[in-house]
Formats: sequence, C-alpha cells, structure tokens
Amino acid sequence: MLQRPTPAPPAASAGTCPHTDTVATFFRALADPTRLKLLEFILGGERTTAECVTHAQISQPRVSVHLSCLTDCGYVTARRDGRRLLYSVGDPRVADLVLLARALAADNATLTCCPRIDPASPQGDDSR
Amino acid sequence: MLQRPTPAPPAASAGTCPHTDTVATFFRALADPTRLKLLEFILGGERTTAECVTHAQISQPRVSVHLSCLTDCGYVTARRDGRRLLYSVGDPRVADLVLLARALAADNATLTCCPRIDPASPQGDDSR
DNA sequence: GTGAACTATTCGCTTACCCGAATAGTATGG
DNA sequence: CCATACTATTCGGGTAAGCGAATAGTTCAC
Repeated sequence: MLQRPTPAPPAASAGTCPHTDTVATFFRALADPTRLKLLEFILGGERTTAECVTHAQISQPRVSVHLSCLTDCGYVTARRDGRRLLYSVGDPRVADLVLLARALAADNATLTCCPRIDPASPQGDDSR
Repeated sequence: MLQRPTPAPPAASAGTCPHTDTVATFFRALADPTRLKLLEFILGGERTTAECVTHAQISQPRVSVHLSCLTDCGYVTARRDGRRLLYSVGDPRVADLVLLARALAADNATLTCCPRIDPASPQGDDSR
C-alpha cells in the first residue's frame, strides 16, 4: 500500500530533499554505533542525559548532540523534569525497525559484513 | 590504503544478538542515497549491473562497489547469467525494513530532519 | 542574587567514505 | 588464442561527520 516511491516533490522547496535522500538520512541517524546504542538504551525506558552519558561512555557534549539528532529525526522525544531532560521513544515502530535490523544482521553476521564500509573496527565490545 | 579485504570478523556470538557495532554497520549500508536507491531498484526485480548503472546515474565502478557492499551485508544476492550478474533480494524482511523506515521518515519529513547530520541544507535556522 | 547542577553549542582536528578516472579481471564468441 | 563485453579493483582528492576540549545557556537550592 505504502509501497510507492511517492510522486516525489520535484525539488521545489529548499535544496534537495527527495524521498530516497530523506530515508537515507533517517538510516544514517542509526548508522552510528553511539547513536544506535543510545537509542536502544532509551528504548528500555526513559533516560536522562546523564544516564546516557554513563551508558555511552563518551563526553556529555557528544551525547547531547547525538540525542538532539535522534530527537530531530523523530526517534525520541524529550521531556523536562526540573533540571533534567528525560528522553523516551514515543513511536513503537522505532523498536520494530531496530529489531528487524537486528534480526537481519544476526543472519548475516557470519558474512564479511561490508568490508567496503568499515574495513577495520577499532572497538567491539558492548555491555547489555 | 584503506579499503583492504579484511581477513575475517571476530565472529563472536553470531546468530543470536549481534553487537551494536554490527547493526550500525548494517544501517550504514542503507544510509547512502545511492545504495538505498539501488536496493529499492533491485527490490522491484532482478537487475543486472548495467541496469543499476543506468538507474543510479553514477559510474559503473561505483555501482559495482555499492552492489558488492549490499551483497556482503546480505541485502542482495548475485546470480551469474553468462557474462552478466543478476542481483536480487532474497530476504523479504529487507523490503519490510525499507518500508518501515519509509513510513517513519514520512511522518517526520516535516521536521528539521537531523540538521546535525547534514547541516549543509539551507534550513540552517534553529530557535531553541 | 549567587553558586551549583545539568544540558547545549562551538571549535579544531582527524578519520571514514563517496566520487571519478584509470586499470585489471572474467566470461563468451570467432 | 584473441577480441569483445561485462564487471571488479585501485588511486587520489574532497567532503561529511565523528571525537575531545572549552564554553555558554538553564534551572534549582540557598
């Protein structure tokens, strides 16, 4: 039903934002290990920025940027509670998307897994 | 020399719960507009490399790399027919993944759409 | 008002990766 | 075997985007 490339706006508005480019951008938001880790963390429940910093093990400013990115893309929403900001996932399809990708990745993890994209992964540990 | 053929992945717990890094790499394969366009093209039926070149409107070597990337990630499979290679999508979950992302992107296309990822867009105005 | 806690923004650096161009490899036909 | 068609690999350059460090803005306790 929704399986349509859509009439596609003929580059009328600002710059270039065809449908494929937009979807690719949305995928790109999940293509970063740190952002994906944060999103999966938030999928487990409402989290503050500080909790995300602890979980992601990178600097607070970086986490803030990543969370803003996820928010702008609509993956998560922010709610203020005093001095803190609580991030959560409002759309259940986000979990579906991540789970579906996980399932696909699991069935292909034994393959070479895109050496052309990331020839050498420096780190590779995750605690869940 | 960056793009080397990578001997073998760590092959940790493949098949049950892939690392976040692996899933992010799988997302990254779809995060490029050209690859996503190619994948959606192949979702419509078996395609040769030449057809993909025509569709993507970039050089043949580039298309070849992208197709190899999609193949390595397990999104598409290649079948030889004489001198040609026919690419097709074997797993129906691939279509599900793309459609799900499309639906999500459609509902958030009106938002700022990740200015932190691609700030080159002429929407560089933010009031917070 | 002042300071502390929490979060967001900016800057410089570095790396990943996409591109076109040139080249090499593989399969069929004569 | 040699020529041709088709596909894959390598190289150099340019840009997007990741990071840490420093800094600015908000909100609450007192």
